[in-house]
Amino acid sequence: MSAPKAISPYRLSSLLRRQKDPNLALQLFQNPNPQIQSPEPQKPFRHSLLSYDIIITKLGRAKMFDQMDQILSQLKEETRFVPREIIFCNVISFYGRARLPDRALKLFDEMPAFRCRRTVKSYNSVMDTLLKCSDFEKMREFFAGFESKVTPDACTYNILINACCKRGCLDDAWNVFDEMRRKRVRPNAVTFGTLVHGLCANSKLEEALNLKEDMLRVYEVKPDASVYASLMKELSRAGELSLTLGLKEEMEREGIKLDSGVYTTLISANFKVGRKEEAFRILEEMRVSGCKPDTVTYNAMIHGLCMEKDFEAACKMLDQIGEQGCKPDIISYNIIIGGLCKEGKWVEANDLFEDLPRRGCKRDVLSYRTIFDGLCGCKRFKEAALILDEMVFKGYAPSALSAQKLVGELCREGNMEELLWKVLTVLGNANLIDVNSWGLVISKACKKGMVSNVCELVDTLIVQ
DNA sequence: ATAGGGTTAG
Repeated sequence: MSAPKAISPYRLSSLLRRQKDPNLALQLFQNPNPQIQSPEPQKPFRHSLLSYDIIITKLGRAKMFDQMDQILSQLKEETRFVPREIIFCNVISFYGRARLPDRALKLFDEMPAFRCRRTVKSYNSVMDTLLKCSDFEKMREFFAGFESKVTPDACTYNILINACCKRGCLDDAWNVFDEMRRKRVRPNAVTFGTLVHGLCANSKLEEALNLKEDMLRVYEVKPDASVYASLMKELSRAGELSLTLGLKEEMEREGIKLDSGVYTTLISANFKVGRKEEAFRILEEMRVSGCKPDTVTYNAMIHGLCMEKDFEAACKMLDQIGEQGCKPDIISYNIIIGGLCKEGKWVEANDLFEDLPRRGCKRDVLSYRTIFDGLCGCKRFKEAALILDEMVFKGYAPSALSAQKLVGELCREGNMEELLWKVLTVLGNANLIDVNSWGLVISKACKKGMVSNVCELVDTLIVQ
């Protein structure tokens, strides 16, 4: 009988790459040869650097940070090789996406202990992480210590420009742009994509359109699909459908390939003016031209169909996403739940909401807010209170306006005192009662001779 | 997989 053959590090990395489940991938990494049970203690498996890359990325994507950190400390002890800088960049941005800036900074500080030299790429990753966490002050601080260590590149300036745009400081964005050019760093397509989007998001449509013209003429950078998608979205928002379609023609004329982002914008733009058939035609045109619709595209379709109150077609679209090899995401469901509520179909909306875990979709804060607002809108206060309790328990908060509205409605209703106290207790425990609500509640209590109830509530809350 | 766009709510 031949003993099972030990797996090679090379083969292991290929198995890891194919394993979609991060937990199973981790098991495989930690125990590559489960079938071999030798009496002597096994030597630790000599993982390849590629296997480290793959497992760290998989764990980071799955937000399994404790497990990821454990693999990182194992990597730190490896003396056979020097980890590539890009691994750290990726981990730093995983922390950024998860809003864990301190862990990102900690890893950045530890990089030398991994024998890895930090170039401008790692610095950029930290900058972008701080931006994603909206910590502009720390960003400024970090950038101040930048130039003594590394030379900022186009990516650095693009992140800075993006930060200015996100804060609505367009003048600052232009200053960074000028600074970049003074330092002889050439702006690229991302620079202009960021600026155009920033201008559009700050309602400077004219300036954005002019910049698109200047891109080629002055800066010799060809506008790409990103630039067009931002412009088309803003034009459509401004009610300029013909200018939106004009930009589509311009792309075709200039030989700029339309991508799924541009098609998605066009689908939304058409639904916005009630052109449902045209939206379907664009979806078809997209397929014919070899551009695969993605989940975002389908979500635009679902949203359009919900606006048309065609929930049957919207749900059919949900099935189609799966058939196309994509899968519906939480936004797909939130759109339908919100649409159903708006039409008073709260039972269907609630059923879909309850069904999300079974469908493999994690409910996010907007799912809760949508169903909560929807139930309140349908005057299903009891059901809304149940959702409120669950969402606060999960650490999510309703929008301040919604919470205030519910308290207001319950105060107005004649026989809802019991529910009102329940809602106030839940909101109070999470410190979500605003001044206006207090006013309403107190005046209601005075009318009803329930002052002692309110005092009791205030006492409980003050104790905390 | 160091940086930009297109889908929900407000």
